[in-house]
Amino acid sequence: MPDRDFLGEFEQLVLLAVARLGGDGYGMSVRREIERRTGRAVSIGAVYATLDRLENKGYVASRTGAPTAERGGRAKRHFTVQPGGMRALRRTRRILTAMWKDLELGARTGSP
Amino acid sequence: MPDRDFLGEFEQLVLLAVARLGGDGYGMSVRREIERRTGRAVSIGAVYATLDRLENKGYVASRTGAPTAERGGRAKRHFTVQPGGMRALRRTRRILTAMWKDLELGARTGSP
DNA sequence: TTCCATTTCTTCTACTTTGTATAAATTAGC
DNA sequence: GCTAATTTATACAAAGTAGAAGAAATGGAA
Repeated sequence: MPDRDFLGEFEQLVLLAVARLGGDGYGMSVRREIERRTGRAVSIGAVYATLDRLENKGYVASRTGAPTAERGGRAKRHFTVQPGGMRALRRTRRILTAMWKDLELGARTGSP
Repeated sequence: MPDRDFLGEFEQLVLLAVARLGGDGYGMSVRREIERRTGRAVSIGAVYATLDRLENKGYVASRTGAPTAERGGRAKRHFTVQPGGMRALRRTRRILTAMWKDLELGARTGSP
């Protein structure tokens, strides 16, 4: 319904990571992906909180997978990006790209 | 000091607008620029709050200009992007661009 | 002229949503 | 029962938002 909204900073990162990971996206893997890409430490709570909020907005969906046969194998909660999430991602990119381009054209860096 | 930080969603928009407006960036013009580019209504309070935060982080600087000779021509508070702000902008763009590219390459949309 | 309505812009206040850290709980193997 | 891999819960800080209030300037009516 609120498909007019912009994405927050971290929401964007999480959504991008889930999209990238395809069917393999779950809390821990999303965290690793973001850390790998941004180089900053990400607390696991931040990831799940954001994932939950994105799910409430209908941007991602989750289902609980079967437990895997490995030590500590608690069932994972897998996430997938929904069409609305993809649209939000593209809209955000479109606007930012346009503004960046604008900036490069104007190119007033203070040193003419 | 916290030059490792990411930019929030609205912070990015505001910074981009200030950069684009060069010497002409002040509260109201920043608001207009963002509305023009994003098509969404922006409350003036949001703009100033964000501008203040960016100034505290050293990403922009402000100075009060001279009043102009026109009706309602009250003195404006002009903002300019600082080097750190430019760096933050570029860093944010770099990371997002890399992630978007990743996504396009991987291109797993759920239908293998 | 002297006010005051009007315009343009900034500041303040109060509140919601996002972002973050850390501890606790759950489930499986060893 | 200890340990590992995950998710949940809790609590708080930071960012985003709306709208009213305040300030400074002009222009025109009285």
